[in-house]
Amino acid sequence: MDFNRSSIVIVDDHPMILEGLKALLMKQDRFQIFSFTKGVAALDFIAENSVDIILLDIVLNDGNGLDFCKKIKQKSPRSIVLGISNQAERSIIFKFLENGGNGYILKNADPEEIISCIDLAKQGEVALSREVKQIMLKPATPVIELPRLTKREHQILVAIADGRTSTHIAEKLFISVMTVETHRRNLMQKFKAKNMIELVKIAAENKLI
Amino acid sequence: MDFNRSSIVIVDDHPMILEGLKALLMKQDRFQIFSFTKGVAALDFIAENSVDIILLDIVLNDGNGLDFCKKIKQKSPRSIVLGISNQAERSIIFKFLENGGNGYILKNADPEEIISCIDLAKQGEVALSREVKQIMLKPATPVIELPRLTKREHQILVAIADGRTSTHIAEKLFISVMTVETHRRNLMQKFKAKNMIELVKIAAENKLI
DNA sequence: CATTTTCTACTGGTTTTCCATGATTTTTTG
DNA sequence: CAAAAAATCATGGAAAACCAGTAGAAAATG
Repeated sequence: MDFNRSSIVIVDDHPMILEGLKALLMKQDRFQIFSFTKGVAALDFIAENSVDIILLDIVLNDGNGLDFCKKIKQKSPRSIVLGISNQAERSIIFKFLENGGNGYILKNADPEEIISCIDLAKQGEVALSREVKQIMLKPATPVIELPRLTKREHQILVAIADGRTSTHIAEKLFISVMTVETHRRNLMQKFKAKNMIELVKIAAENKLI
Repeated sequence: MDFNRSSIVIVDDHPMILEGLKALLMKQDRFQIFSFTKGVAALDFIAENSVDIILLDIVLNDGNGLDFCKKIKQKSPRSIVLGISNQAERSIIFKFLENGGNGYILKNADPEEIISCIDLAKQGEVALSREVKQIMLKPATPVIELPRLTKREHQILVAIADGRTSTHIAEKLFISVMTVETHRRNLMQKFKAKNMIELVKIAAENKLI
């Protein structure tokens, strides 16, 4: 292993991106690069050969980067792990850092950004690409805590979302219309929705139905 | 322009992928490559310099590849346009081909696949990467033809989905309640929905709101 | 500028949802 | 088995949605 240059492991199952990253970093001539398309293969390599930096794709077909990051950090806590992904989701970024990631870069980042992130990380800082920073700062996540639905509630919600009326649902389920309406109201309260329409929108967006 | 080698234009706003593609194709030593991160810049270039093949990213920040493809084909119908994207959505693939695209490649394709697609396309065939073919064959997608909404209809639909009543919407938009209700009815007819709840579900699932 | 599309508005109904609150029975679970 | 959670039913009234058909004004488009 070359001690003048930083050793970098790239893990990405998109050959195109792998090539791109390699090409970008090669230009610098200060990195020694090892690339992998499989997470497990990279993990094995890292276990045997200590490397300085690991660029880890979040979406891998043999597992996900979040878990890999955790495993890498368990085996060699000193190595620096940077997440690389198209995934611009806040929650994923945080989860990655929570799992010990030293930084996160979006795939649309500029070459300079990527290099500077690597350098930052090497200096022991948290390295985030510009857009990632933006995402992290964004409107204090208006995450609506999704309420838990009971079986019956879910069943009724699905029927309502299919356009059925309370009367119809009551008949189908052999219960009183009143009961269905009670469920409706409970659902609305749980979701803090103004009416069933808004509720169904939220539910649909969150794939609850 | 070099006549021994095929000229290729790559349009992609991800520098990493641009580099990757370039690196991959360079290896072949039979392509002359021009790359762009902006769709319009590429369009200008193509208008002035006829090229053999255009590799076009579908998601671009200054427009979308679908439209660019159509424009390119209008200006120079003989040039070969291949879509390149992460987007694995059936509908988008078809729309791209409908717009004159000569092929479609997913970004996770292997280098050989990419090269062979380019060669195929040059021979006048429709070039699809393995995974794209799979997607196209897939379970005759139970696609519900989504109706086109007018601006006003969309605006009102969004408001309704947010739980607003017709009265409220009418006030906000300075129109009569009757008008809002007419839009409601038109919307329901267009979607063939039993009521607004069902409609909002469909709209939400299809990211129309 | 003529045609098509969209936006607007109306009448007069019927049906359905939504509200506030309370209460009993059934099921789940520690 | 006891406590908690879920499912059931009820009253009665106000608000909103839905139905069907018509039609003029405004805007977009070829």
